[in-house]
This record gives sequence, C-alpha cells and structure tokens, in this order.
Amino acid sequence: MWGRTGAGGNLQGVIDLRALREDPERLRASQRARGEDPSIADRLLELDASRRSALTRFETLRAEQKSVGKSVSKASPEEREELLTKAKSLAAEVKEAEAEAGKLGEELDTVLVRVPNLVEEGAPEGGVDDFVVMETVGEPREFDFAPRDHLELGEMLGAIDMERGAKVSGARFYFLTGVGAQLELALLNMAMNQAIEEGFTPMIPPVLVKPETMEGTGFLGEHSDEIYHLPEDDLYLVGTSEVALAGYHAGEILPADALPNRYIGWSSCFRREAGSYGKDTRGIIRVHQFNKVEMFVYTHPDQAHEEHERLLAWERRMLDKLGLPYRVVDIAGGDLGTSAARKYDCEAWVPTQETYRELTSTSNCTEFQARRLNVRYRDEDGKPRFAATLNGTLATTRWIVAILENHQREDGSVVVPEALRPYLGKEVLEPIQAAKDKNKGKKK
RNA sequence: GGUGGAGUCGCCUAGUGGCCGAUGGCGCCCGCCUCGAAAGCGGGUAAGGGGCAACCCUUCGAGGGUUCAAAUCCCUCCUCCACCGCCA
Repeated sequence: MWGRTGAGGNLQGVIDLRALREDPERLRASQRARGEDPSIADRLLELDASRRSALTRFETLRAEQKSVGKSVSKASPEEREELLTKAKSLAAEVKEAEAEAGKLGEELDTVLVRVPNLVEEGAPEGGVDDFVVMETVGEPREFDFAPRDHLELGEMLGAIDMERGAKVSGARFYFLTGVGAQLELALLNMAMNQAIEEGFTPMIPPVLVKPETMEGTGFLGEHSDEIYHLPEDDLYLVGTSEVALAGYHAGEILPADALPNRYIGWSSCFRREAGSYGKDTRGIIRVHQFNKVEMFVYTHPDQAHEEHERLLAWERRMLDKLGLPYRVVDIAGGDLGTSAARKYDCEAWVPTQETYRELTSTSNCTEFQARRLNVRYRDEDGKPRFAATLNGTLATTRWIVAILENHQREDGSVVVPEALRPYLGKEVLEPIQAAKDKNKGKKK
C-alpha cells in the first residue's frame, strides 16, 4: 500500500532483514528483554533465505521470458512458431515461480509483522511491575480533612455526570458538564499552546482510519481487541491521535531539513477497555472515550533518543505547571507496546487511591512505525532512509481526576492552578450542590 | 447517493499492445563560459529488491484478468475534479 515491493511480496520494512542477517543476536536479545521467543530470529532467517532463492529463480526466468518475448516480434514467420511455443512454456514457468516467491514472501510477512520493535539498550528488564522509578516530583499532599474522590467532587461541582453517560451510551461513558467541560477545554488548550510555543504544528486529525494505517502503527497486533472497528466501512476508531499523525506522512520522503517534524494533535480517543472489566469502574479514570493532546515527532534515528528526553521534559513541564505531585517511571521491556523501543510514563498522585496513576506516556518507536508506514527522509548523501517516530501525552481527560483531587478544599471547592486560570477564567471551582445529594430527580 | 472526466519519475507533460523504465519542459545538482552573476551550452537527476560484480528484477493510483508480450485492452476498488441530489 505504501510502496511496498511487488513480486517478492514482502514488506520493505518492519524490521531490517539485512541487519538481521548480520546480527541476529540483537533481535534475540531484544526478544528476551521482552520475555518473548528469541527463536523467531532464526525462523525469520530461514524464511528469508528461502524467499530470496525463490525470488532469484523467478527473476532469472522473468529475464529470459522478456528477452524471448522481444525476439518474437522480430522473428521471421518460420522462426515465430517455435519461439511462441518456447515463450508460452516460459510464461507458465514464470507464473509458477512468481507464485512461489509470492507465497514465501507472504509467509515471511506474517511472521515479520508480529515481531515487536527492538528494545532500547538501558530499558529495565522484566514485566509490568518491573518499572524503575526515575524520579519523584513534589510531595503527596497531607490532608487535614477526608479528601473526596474526583467523582464526588465532579458531581458537587456539576462537572461530571456518569449516570447520564451510562443512560445514553452505556458503562464507561460520561458527560462533562458545565465547569467540567470548561475545565477540559482549558486544560487541552493550555497543552496545545505550550506545544505551539515550542514550535509544534497543531493538528486536528481524523479519528477514523483505514486498516493499513492502524496496522502500520502497530496497534493491530496483540491489542487489536482494544480497538473499535466499524465493519460496514472497514474503518478503525483511533485510541490516540498518534495513529493518524503517524499515517500523515505515510509513503512520503521528507526533506532532510524538515526534521525534526513536530506535531501536536488534538483528538477524541476511543478504547474498548476489553481486558479491564471491573477495574477503575468509578469515574473517568478509565473510559471508552476521552480527549487527548498528543505530541508526535518524526526525526533522524540518531536523534531519537535525545528527542525522547525532550518529550518527557515537555510532559513534565505541563505537570509542573498544574502543581501535581508525580513520579517518572521507566517501563520494563516486557511491558512495552509492540512499537516502542523505550517508554517513560509520568504518574500523578491520586490522593483517594493513595497511589500514582498514569497521566502521560512517551514512547520512542525508533524506525518501527516508519518502516511499516514507509516514512522516510532524505539523508545528507541524498539517500532515503527510514525516519524515527516518537509520541508523548501532553494532556488528557484523565488529568481532571488529578487536578480535582489534588487541589480540592474541605468544602468541595477546587483551587484552579495558576497556569490554568487564564484559560478557564476562574480561580476557584465552587460546588453547586451539597455532597452526597443523590436526589437529583434524573432517574427514570 | 447519481452522472461524467481524470490519476505517468519533486511539479507539469508525451505516450492506445513489443522500438517504453517510460517523452519533453520546469525545478534541482555538476561542468563550461564570466571578475562575479544572469543568459547560453554540455551532462546528471524516482524508489525498492537480488548479486562480489557486470548486471538483473519489480513498480506508470491499488488489486486482479487477457496476452508469448500491458503505462497502453478488460474487471473491481481507491482518490481527485465537475455537475446533480442530500446535509451539517
């Protein structure tokens, strides 16, 4: 779709087969770091070898067919008959050889698309719980009253309406109402502006994407059951604007001076949350639809690591401005997504849960997505090379949880962080109803 | 949704079955000329794959088909443009 090769049938990229031939141990080591099967490297090498030999056979036959074909038109009537017979049998052979090469290419592809990105050196080993806390910023606030959770506060403020969300759309849907809607707009706008000041190009992308776009970003592998699909139209609802922004330059060769190419995307995000029944069922921590401002960068592979650090710094700046206590964690190999080589999360303190919850996540996808989507840049020597892509969260609906809970006062009002005030036009969010007042007359 | 037209190498463009991986122009790069520049002249200028190499193969929106042979003929799809219908 994005300019992949024809007769051999195989993808151009996904992982670099030439690099694999030279150093298969690199992939084996990465697979071990992820807790996945290292022997896939050897399977790939085998498939690659047989595909290449089939391809060579096809190409040789094809070259012969072409030259015989050309001689047909120049031949004398007597020779013609004989040449045509030869050409016909060659055509059949070519067809057969092409099919064989194509079949082997497809076999290789099906294994290839399953191979996750190579883990960056330095990433912690292990699984979900083996992250490393890099830094803790701020102190969890000491309350001299019993803090209310974000939903109770949201209801008092007239900011969140879960019940009507469920009535209209089902579990894990909600309305942001009144100041809740305003707070979200203010927060996301503040994030957009911060990024724009840093030179990002603001983008409002489509939230429905084609299968190849979703596939290219690496979301259709293990986690395909997380993604909404519209079968009538064969379109996917994005779980993050990263998907559309990664697809934005698919099949293109970017001029070298265009890098780093930074975008800041604003979109609604949709997640089925299929594997999390019963988890985070209260409030807007884990919902099917939310809004997110996402940084997305195309850059030189050599500069990807530094860019990753910058994305993390920009995320932290947002959290700092909002006065939220948080910690930065380095995600372990086994918990990286398919496309990430390295991932840092920022987790904010949620007082009523007495724990840190993920607010941001920034991934260095190196050339993984660019290979699948065929995004290249032109090197100094004029050669096209695969770009690196990175992404990072700058604000989401979930941040409202942390803002409300951390900045609440005993009467249920919430102090608006100073940096947010210009966007919200309020210093304090005042309750419009007493706590625990469930007689709102809204049930059927 | 309906009808008609179109998609060719950065841009524009030639090309109706073999002499076409593909014409010409613009742009860009190199050289000549010039004190320097412009103009002019000459040359170069898609990507991917295989091979130590010579070289070979693939790709003319995508996929399939006809044929010894397809940019060229047929089918399906996608995109764009125009008009009609409908509508935020």
